[in-house]
Amino acid sequence: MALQTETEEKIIASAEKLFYQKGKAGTSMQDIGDDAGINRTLLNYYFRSKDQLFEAVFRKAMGRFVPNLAAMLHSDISFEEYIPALVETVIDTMIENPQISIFVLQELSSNQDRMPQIMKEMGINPAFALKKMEEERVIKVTGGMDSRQVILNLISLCIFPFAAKPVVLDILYNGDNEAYIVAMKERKKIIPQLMKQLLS
Amino acid sequence: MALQTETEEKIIASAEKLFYQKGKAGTSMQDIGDDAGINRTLLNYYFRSKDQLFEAVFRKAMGRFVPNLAAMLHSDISFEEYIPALVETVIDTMIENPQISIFVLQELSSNQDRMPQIMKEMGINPAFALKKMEEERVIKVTGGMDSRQVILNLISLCIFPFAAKPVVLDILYNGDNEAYIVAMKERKKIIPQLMKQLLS
DNA sequence: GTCTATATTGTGATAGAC
DNA sequence: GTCTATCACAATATAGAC
Repeated sequence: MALQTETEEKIIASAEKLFYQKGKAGTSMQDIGDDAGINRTLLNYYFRSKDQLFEAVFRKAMGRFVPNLAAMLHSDISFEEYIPALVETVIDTMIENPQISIFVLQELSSNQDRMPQIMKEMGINPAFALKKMEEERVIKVTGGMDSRQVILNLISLCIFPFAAKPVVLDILYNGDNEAYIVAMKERKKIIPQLMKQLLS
Repeated sequence: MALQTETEEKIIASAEKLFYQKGKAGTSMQDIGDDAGINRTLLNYYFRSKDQLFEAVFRKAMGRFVPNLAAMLHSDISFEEYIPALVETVIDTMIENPQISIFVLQELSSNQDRMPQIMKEMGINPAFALKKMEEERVIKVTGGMDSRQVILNLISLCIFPFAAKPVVLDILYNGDNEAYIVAMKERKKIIPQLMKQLLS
């Protein structure tokens, strides 16, 4: 990764903020320039096109949590042993940037055809992961439940409360953001306990 | 709800399909007209503006699953008794239209400020729901865990696997949609069992 | 109700002065 | 590297003929 000028960093910061919030189509180059306090045409100078600026932001976002997932899916260690550390880092990432999950999910949903290529680039090997899951199921680490369902449960419990933050905040925490954050931090303990219970 | 002409129905159907897929900003009136096989300007004739057409689609989407949630949050019956039926209907709704969850979450995330008003319109009363949760916690239905965390777990397990369908399909089910659907149907049994285990 | 024509504005992108 | 001016095009929306 090359060194970035200050201007370039400002652009990326604003682009991240706005793309996360409004998505690719919902954000104009003008919006980003204004937010960064930088002339619109400089965005083209640095990133050539909106597409390429977006790609930079998207890849950075994916890079924030895909490696955690990949490590779990590919390592020699069992899923179970990975859970506490994974939950901790994922939740911390989400607390820092609650909109990242919905951003990534939305863009992946709009471009389903690109999924296999993206996974490859991110270093995830589905075939290998499936084999690992199959082996773990055989040695009954998962208490008889399909390993894929176990993984799905784990990830769902970690990420959904952030993807649905606006609703959760309003209905369950009455708009109190502090209370919401406290609850999310509590989940770092709750989720591993819960998974342990399921796997026994 | 007034009677709709055939043309109006076609427009709504195409608008739903495209808004779900590409979001509000990512879909043009032209796209919708083309998909419906209808002249672009007729969309304005029937719905006046893109904003109003979008509102119609959004409200219809919310109406598909908010009532289920509202019923659980407001009824006299305990959450626990509601679980199997809720899981069944939510999962069925999601299977029929996998992109609805990400669509709703994305739009709510883009317009967080509108949340309280939307909840009101949808007939959800956060204060009432919270009171009910507090009572249930007191009578220890939730095995000591905060009721809000229980609700959060339940909803996460139901919805996330659909919001993340592209990733889940690719990594866990190797692109096999049939296998994915079968797994989602299995969750109708898995989730209630799991919740029961948690609440005991 | 449905079409064509048109007004108006917004957007991505580049050329060229400094 | 940064700005102004400009281009080509796409978007929403409306007026008005039929």
